[in-house]
Amino acid sequence: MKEKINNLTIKMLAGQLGLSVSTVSKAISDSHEISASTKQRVNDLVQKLNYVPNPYASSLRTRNSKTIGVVIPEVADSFFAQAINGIESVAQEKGYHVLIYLSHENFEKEKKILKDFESGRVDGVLISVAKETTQHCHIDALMDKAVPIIFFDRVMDEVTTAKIITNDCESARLATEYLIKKGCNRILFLSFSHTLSITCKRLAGYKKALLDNHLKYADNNILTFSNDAKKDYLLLQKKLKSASKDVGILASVEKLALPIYQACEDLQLSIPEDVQVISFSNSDSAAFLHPPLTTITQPAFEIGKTAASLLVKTLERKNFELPMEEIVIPSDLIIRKSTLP
Amino acid sequence: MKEKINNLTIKMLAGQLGLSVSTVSKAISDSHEISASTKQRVNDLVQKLNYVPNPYASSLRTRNSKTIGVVIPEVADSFFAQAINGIESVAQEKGYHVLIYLSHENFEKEKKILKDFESGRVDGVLISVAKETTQHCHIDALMDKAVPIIFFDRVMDEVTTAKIITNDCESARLATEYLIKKGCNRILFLSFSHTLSITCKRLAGYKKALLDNHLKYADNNILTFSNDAKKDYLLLQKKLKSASKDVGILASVEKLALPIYQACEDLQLSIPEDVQVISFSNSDSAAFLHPPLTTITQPAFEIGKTAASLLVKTLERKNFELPMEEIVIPSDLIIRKSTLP
DNA sequence: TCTAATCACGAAACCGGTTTCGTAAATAAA
DNA sequence: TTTATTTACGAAACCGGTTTCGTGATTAGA
Repeated sequence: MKEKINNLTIKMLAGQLGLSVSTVSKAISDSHEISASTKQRVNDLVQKLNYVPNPYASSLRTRNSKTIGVVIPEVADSFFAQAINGIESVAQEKGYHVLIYLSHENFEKEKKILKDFESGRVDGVLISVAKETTQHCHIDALMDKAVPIIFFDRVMDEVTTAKIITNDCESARLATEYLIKKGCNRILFLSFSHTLSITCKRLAGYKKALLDNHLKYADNNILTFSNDAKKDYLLLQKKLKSASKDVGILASVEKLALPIYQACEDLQLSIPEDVQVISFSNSDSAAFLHPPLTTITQPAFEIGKTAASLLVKTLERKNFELPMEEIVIPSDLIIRKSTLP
Repeated sequence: MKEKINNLTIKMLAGQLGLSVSTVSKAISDSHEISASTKQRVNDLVQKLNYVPNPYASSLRTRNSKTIGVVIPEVADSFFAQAINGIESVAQEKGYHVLIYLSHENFEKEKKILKDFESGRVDGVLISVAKETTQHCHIDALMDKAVPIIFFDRVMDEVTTAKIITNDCESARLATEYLIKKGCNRILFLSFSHTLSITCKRLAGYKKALLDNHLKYADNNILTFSNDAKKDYLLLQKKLKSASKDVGILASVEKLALPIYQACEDLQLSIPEDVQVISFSNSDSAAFLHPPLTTITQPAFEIGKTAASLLVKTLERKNFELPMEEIVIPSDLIIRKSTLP
């Protein structure tokens, strides 16, 4: 391997220019203390020698890293992929760097990640909490160290900080009502967590729609998926088998949609004649499923972008207080053919 | 906002313990110079006070950051999402941090990103180059600074370094041959770049299959998509309209598949009776499209994992030379119903 | 018993920037 | 003309760890 070359430092620049280190430093950061001509000389040499300052030396002294930490449960989900895109767009524009961490829905991993952030590695944090996360001690600890942390999508109500979310409750209510209007008299709600903010709110919306439309809520219409795909699938199949006609399904997250299609195919149930389906989903391919899937599509890119913008704004302004409330960006119900016309 | 608290430093620990800074530092890093009892005392206090060392101070001195930079064209593609997953799995296990950057297929952005890496921000780089990238000066510059850089998926043949790829040529050949065997006498090849390694190799495989099976290669069977989705779509539609029977399509990347379905729907062409389709794709929903899409599925997670493992190995071992050859992990042809039985 | 290692630790330099503070020269104000 | 500012720059401290080197005390070897 090549030798690690003794890197170009500001000291060497100063030597070549016959200036002091401090002058060069100030010239590079365009300080008003430095004359235009000196700045010119310095920048010419910077260009010529292709000088790139060491960010860690700078971070050490200034106590900020121009880096934001992003913690998400997984990346192979259209929502998070698009959210990252939004985050990155802001970061690139504002000169920030993005450290990404996956919690894999695991609380201990999430804790470990946030613990590391206490080191000052990042200036601020954007997080969508893991499924397993029910406590917030790790988040409090980080906030105690004055690291701004913003929730997006999956929030914790108990923590007082900015939250960028979509209208989970309302859009679930709307979707449920849509199914009811289309003739469903029994609607299954597919969840994968009892505790996650998004699934709770979506469930609340579902319940509200039932109530508004004088339908009875029944616990056995709620299917909570585990991590055991096979077991979950069998449970779903069993429910569908036993269901009478006019069944509707509302899937509260993207990954629960495909098993429904699978089960209907295996049971020779037709969508939407036998079973009508709506799913929360940001996948492009929803429109090309068989039949095209009616979805509640979240503004994932916008959510990521808004969260990142707010964080950067907080970091840039000296006395900018994080607004401690929720920003709600609404989702769209996109009607396709998995529901009746 | 909360005051930035004067963080706990190694100096304060030393003060409380009546030890020197160097002793504490060595104790924490489990140096053999320090007695077991002292180590115990130090670590007890570290636990008690919840001390987290400043990574930037450490990086500055040791000249490594335990951070790897990942540069990809986009994230909203199943392949890259899965690859990130693979990369992250290694990083988490080995205690590395992952900085992520999107080139958005743009050469200038990619250059800027790599330029920043010359600062020592990352210990090594994993990159899948942008569509626009045809030169490699930016990569050479980085390698000159002794920053190990590994290509994955989209490589540059002209650069001598490790490359983790799949068998693009062979799997395209296989897919094309499959279409021929199923009766296609005209096969469209959908590309989106003339220069990208993957599209070139896939095109080569396509050509080879034609040759092997005594079919003529024709330039007008190659559709190269631009970024103008509308224009591309019209072009595709036009080709499909003018095509005779027994047409096959090989889409060289995931995102080209859905427009095919759209076009066939709009033209009332039936898949696979009128048009048979195979696409390179890692999307889970391929199996649920209408009809289910026959795909060439790449080992995306494995590619990411392998690339990251190799990089970490290079970084950990003192004199580990990056093996300068290609590691090929084969793709799978998954037969579904967009091709005839 | 005397010398040679070994052990356990501390002082201080160091990594490469940033920032504070001091100062000589130039300019403005009185 | 004298004093007060402003300008343009440099010396040195500083950020918080790591590493080198030196040293007294203890142990091993002869």
